[in-house]
Amino acid sequence: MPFEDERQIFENYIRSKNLKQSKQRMQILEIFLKTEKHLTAEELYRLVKRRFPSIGYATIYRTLKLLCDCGICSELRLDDGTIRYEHLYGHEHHDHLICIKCGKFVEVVDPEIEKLQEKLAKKEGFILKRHRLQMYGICKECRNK
Amino acid sequence: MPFEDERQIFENYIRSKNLKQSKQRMQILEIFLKTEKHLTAEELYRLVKRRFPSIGYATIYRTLKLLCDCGICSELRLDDGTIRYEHLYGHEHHDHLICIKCGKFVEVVDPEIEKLQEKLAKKEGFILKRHRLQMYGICKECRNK
DNA sequence: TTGAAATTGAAAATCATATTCATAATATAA
DNA sequence: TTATATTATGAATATGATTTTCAATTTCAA
Ligand SMILES: [Mn+2]
Ligand SMILES: [Mn+2]
Ligand SMILES: [Zn+2]
Ligand SMILES: [Zn+2]
Repeated sequence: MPFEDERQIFENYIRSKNLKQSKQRMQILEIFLKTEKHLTAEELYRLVKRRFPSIGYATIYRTLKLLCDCGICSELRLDDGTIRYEHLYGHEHHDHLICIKCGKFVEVVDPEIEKLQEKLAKKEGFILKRHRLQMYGICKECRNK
Repeated sequence: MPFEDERQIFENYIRSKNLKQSKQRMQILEIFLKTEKHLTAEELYRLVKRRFPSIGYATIYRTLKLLCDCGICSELRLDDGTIRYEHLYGHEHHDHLICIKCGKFVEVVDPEIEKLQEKLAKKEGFILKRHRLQMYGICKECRNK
């Protein structure tokens, strides 16, 4: 059974908050987990709806919030204002290279950049909590089109 | 007369697009320029309103868009979804250190980080167009509070 | 099994931003 | 100047994404 960890985390979180399990929450979790993409709420809604047509939009939003709260999912705010959700659990921190033509996401991480950010923050007297680095450009495939 | 450059740019842009100058546009430009901060549309609206009470909200949005289009102003999307506007003309590219307690903005730039970003993008076959680096943390003043 | 508490989907409410529209201001040409 | 065509304005309304409300349904611990 894949994603056993994530299911456990979700169930534990729900119990710890005195919430209740539900069919819908598990269906949304299922579809979210098996879709390894950077999804908008709407895209996730469509995917879930396709398989479980009675799902409501509000339940998608409500469940996405729970998934973020328990560390399974994380929110990604893009330059054009859209919000996308990606897997968090089991994924190392990474930054994003995003193609402005085709929308492709490439996950990258440069330990040197990470280190320099810490240094920069310290120099200004900040204790760094998190950061976001998004690089927008044109990917190899889109260059000759 | 301060900000002569910016006024020229704005006027030239307006003429080039066959738009018309207006009292309101100049008033908004004035207040925007003399406020060296990272402002939300609402904050700018309040500031302008204080001095020119007849101004409408829509005119703020419309003018902010013009200011961005002509390169005087640039939009900054934060992690919490708010959009802030900052001076662009005459300001070098920079990234942001933001205090999650008091909201302070510190403008920083590390040429080494910039260089490594280019390298990273090239390695993935991307032609980099722009990037955004925001670092969130706790500033020196807020640390002991 | 029961019943209090949480969850659901649909509809309505929010909130920031954009658009509409009737009136006013601006710019260009006579 | 003045005429007139065009654009800008503020108020009101619309929009779109997300949240909240609410009555009906489901969950789960006793
Ligand atoms: Mn990612
Ligand atoms: Mn800045
Ligand atoms: Zn591409
Ligand atoms: Zn601070």
